[in-house]
Amino acid sequence: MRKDGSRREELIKIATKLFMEKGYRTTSMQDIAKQMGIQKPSLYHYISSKEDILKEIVDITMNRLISSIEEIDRADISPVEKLERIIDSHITLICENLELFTVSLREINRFNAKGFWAHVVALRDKYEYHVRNILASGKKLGYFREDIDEKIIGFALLGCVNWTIRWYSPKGEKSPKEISNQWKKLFLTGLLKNK
Amino acid sequence: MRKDGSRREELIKIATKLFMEKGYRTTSMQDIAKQMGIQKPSLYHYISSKEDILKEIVDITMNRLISSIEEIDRADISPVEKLERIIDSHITLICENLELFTVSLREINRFNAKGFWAHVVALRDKYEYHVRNILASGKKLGYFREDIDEKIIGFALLGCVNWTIRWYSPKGEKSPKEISNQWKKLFLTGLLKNK
Amino acid sequence: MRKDGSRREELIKIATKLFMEKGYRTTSMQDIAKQMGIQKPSLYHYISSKEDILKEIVDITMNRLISSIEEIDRADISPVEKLERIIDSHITLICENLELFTVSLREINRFNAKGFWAHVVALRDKYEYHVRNILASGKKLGYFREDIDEKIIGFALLGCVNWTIRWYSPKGEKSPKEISNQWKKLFLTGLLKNK
Amino acid sequence: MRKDGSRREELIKIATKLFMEKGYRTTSMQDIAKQMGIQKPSLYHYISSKEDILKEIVDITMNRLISSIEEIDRADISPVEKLERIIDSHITLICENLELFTVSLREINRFNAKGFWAHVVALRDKYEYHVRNILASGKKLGYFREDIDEKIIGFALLGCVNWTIRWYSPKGEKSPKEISNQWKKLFLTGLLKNK
DNA sequence: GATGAATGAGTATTCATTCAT
DNA sequence: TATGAATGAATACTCATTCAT
Repeated sequence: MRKDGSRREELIKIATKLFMEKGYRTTSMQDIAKQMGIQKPSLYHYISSKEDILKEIVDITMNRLISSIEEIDRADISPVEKLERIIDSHITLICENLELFTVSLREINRFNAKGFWAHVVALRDKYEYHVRNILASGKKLGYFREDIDEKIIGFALLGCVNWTIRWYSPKGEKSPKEISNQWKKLFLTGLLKNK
Repeated sequence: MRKDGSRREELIKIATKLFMEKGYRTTSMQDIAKQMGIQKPSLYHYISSKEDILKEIVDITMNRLISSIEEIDRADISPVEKLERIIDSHITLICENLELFTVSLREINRFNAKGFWAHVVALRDKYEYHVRNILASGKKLGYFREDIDEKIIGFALLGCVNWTIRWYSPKGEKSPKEISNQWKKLFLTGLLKNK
Repeated sequence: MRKDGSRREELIKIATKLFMEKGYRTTSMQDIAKQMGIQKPSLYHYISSKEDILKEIVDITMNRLISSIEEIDRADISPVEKLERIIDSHITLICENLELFTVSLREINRFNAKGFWAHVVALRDKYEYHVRNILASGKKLGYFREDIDEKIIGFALLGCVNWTIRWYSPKGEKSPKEISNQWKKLFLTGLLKNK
Repeated sequence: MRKDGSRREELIKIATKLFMEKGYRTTSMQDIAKQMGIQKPSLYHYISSKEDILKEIVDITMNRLISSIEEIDRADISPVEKLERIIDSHITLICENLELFTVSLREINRFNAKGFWAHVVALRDKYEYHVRNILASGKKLGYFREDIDEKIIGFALLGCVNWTIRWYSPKGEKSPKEISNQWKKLFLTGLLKNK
C-alpha cells in the first residue's frame, strides 16, 4: 500500500552489486531476478530496461558528487580549504558507496554515442567546472602557484581520486581518512621535504 | 613465419581499435573479420580465441610499462629523478599507444577470477613494487617527507597517470610534455606557492 | 447493468480502433487499458479474454450483414432489385462501420482451427446462402443469364464489396453512394457499351 | 560450391507455407528451422530477419503481377482483350501460387508505417495504374460505357480477384479457367440476360 | 590459408492472464 | 469495481566457435 519504491531500490542495489562483481554485460536479467527471488519478467515492473538500471546508477553517483562539490564551492572558505574538502568528500563518497561508484565509473562509457551520453557529459562537465574554478581562484587569490594549469591539475585530482575504485577495499589496511590526509598533503605541498 | 606474424599483428591492431571504440564485449569477431577483409573463421588461424586477443593487449601494455620502470629503477640517479622519469615515460607510453592502453586498462578486470588473472596481478604487482620502492628509498635518503605512505602515494601516481585514457586526445590542446611537466611539479612541490 | 454494458461497449470500441490501426496481435491489453484510462487487469471485468473481444467484433459485423441480407431476401421484390439492395446495404455497412469491418474481415481467419471457427463458418455460410439463392432464383425467373455460376459470381460480389476495407476512406473522394451505383451497374450490365 | 541460393529459396518456400497455415506472427523462427531440419540460428545464414522473409514474399508476388500486367498493357490488342487477359493472368497467378499470394495479400499491411511501406505502395500503385489506364482507354476508344469510374471499377476488379485467396482451393470444384471465364463475362456484359 | 555452413548457449524483452487485496 | 504484483511461456536474434572441404 505504501508506494515507496523500496522494492525498486532493492533491485537497483542488487543489480549494482552484481554489476560490480560480474560486469554489466555479463550480468543477466536472470541473475538479478534470481537474486531478488522473483521471476525475470517481474523485474520489468520496477525498471523498463537493463540499461535503465545503469542509467540510474550513473545518475545517483554523479548527482551525489555534484551536490557535494556545489555545497563546498558555495561555502565561505579559502580555495585551499575547498580543495581539501573536495578530496575528503570525494574519497568518502567512493569508499562508502564502493559498489555504486565502481559500476558507474567503469561502465559509464557504455553510453557513448547514445542519447544519454549528452546527459552524462553535462554532469561530468559540471563537476569538472567546479574543480577548475577552485583551482583558478586559488591561483588568482595568490594561494596556488601561477604556473599551474587548471585542466591538467584537475584531471590529476580526478584520476587520483577515481582510481580508488581499482584498489580500495573496506577490509583493507587503509582508511578513507588516511588516504585523504595523504592526498591533501600531496596536492598542497608535494612530496619533497621542506628544507 | 614472418608473414604469419605481420598478419597476426594486423589483427591485434584492428581488434584493439575496435575494442577501444565499441568495447570488448560489444565488438564481435564478425566486426574484426570484416575490418580485416576476411571471413570470421579465418581469424582463428591467427588467434585461438577472442579472449586471447585481449590477453595479448594486456600483456603488451603491461610489459612495456614494466620494461620502462625497470630500466629507470636500474639507472644510477636519485629517487627524485626516477620519479620524474616514471611520470614522463608512463604518460608518453599511454599517449603514444592510446588505443592499446585504453583497452588494456579498461578491460583488465574482465579476467578477474580467471586463470589469466594471476598473471595480470603478478605484472601489476611488479610495476607497483618499483613505484613503492622508489618512494621508499626517496624517503630513506631524505629526499621525500617522512610521513608519506608509499602505497597510498603510489596509487595516487597510478590513478593520476592511468586516468589519462579517459580524457587525453592526440588532437587535444595538451601535449604529453605539458601534462608531464605539470604533474612532475605537482608531485614534487604541490600546488601551494612558496612563501 | 446498464452501466456495465456501456463500459464494455466502450472497451470494444477502443479495442476495435486499436486493432484496426495496429493489428490484433500487435495491440496489447496494455494498449487497450491505457486508452481506457484503467489498469490492465481491470479489463477483465468487462471481457474474459483478448480473443473474446475479437469474437465480439466478428459477431457484430457478421450479424449485421446477415440481418440485412435476410430482410432483403424476405422482401417482395425481384432478384434484380434484391441484388442491388445487397450491394447498397453491404457497402453502406462497411463504410459506416469501417473499423469494425476492417478488423473483422482482416482477422477472421485467426479462428481457423479453433472452436469459434465453426460458428464463424456457419455465419459466413448463411450470408453466402442468401447471395447464391438470389442469384439462382434470378436465373430461374429469367432475369439473369443461364450460364452464370452462383458460387463463382457470389464470390465476385463478396470480394468486390469486402475489398472496400483496403482502400475506402471516409475522407476520400468517393462516396458510398457513388461506389454502390458503379458496382450495381457493373454487376447488372457489365462494362461494355450497348450497341 | 555452386552458390545458387537454392537453400535460401527452400527457406522462403517453407516459411511461406507456414505463414499461410499459422499466420506470420504465430509462426516462430523455431517452426521454420524445425521444418528445414536445421537449428534456429542457422536460418540467419540465409535471411537477416523474420521480416525480411515477408518482404521477399511481398516482393515476389507484387513483381509477378506487375510483370504480367506490363506485358499485357504493352501488347497490341484492344482494351477489352487486355481486360480479359488481366483477369486470366491474375487469377492464374494467384491460384498457382496460392501460398505466396495468400501470405502477401494477408500480411502486407504489417509494413504500414515502416520504411518498406513506401516500396509496397509504389508497387501497388504501379499495378493499379495499368488497370485504370486500360479502363480509361477502353472508354476513350468507345469500347466501355462512358459513365464508368476507372478507380471504383478498378477496385472492383482487384477485390474480386484478390478475394480468391479467401475461398479458392486447388482441390475444390472450380478451376481457375472456369472462374476466369465467369468473371470475364461478368465484367464485360454483366449478369442480366440480353433481351 | 581460407571459408560456407552450422550450432549450443545465451539474452533482453513482451504479453495475456491470475489473484490477493 | 479496481489494481499492484507476479509469472509461464514465448520470441527474435546474437555470437564465439567448430569443422569439413
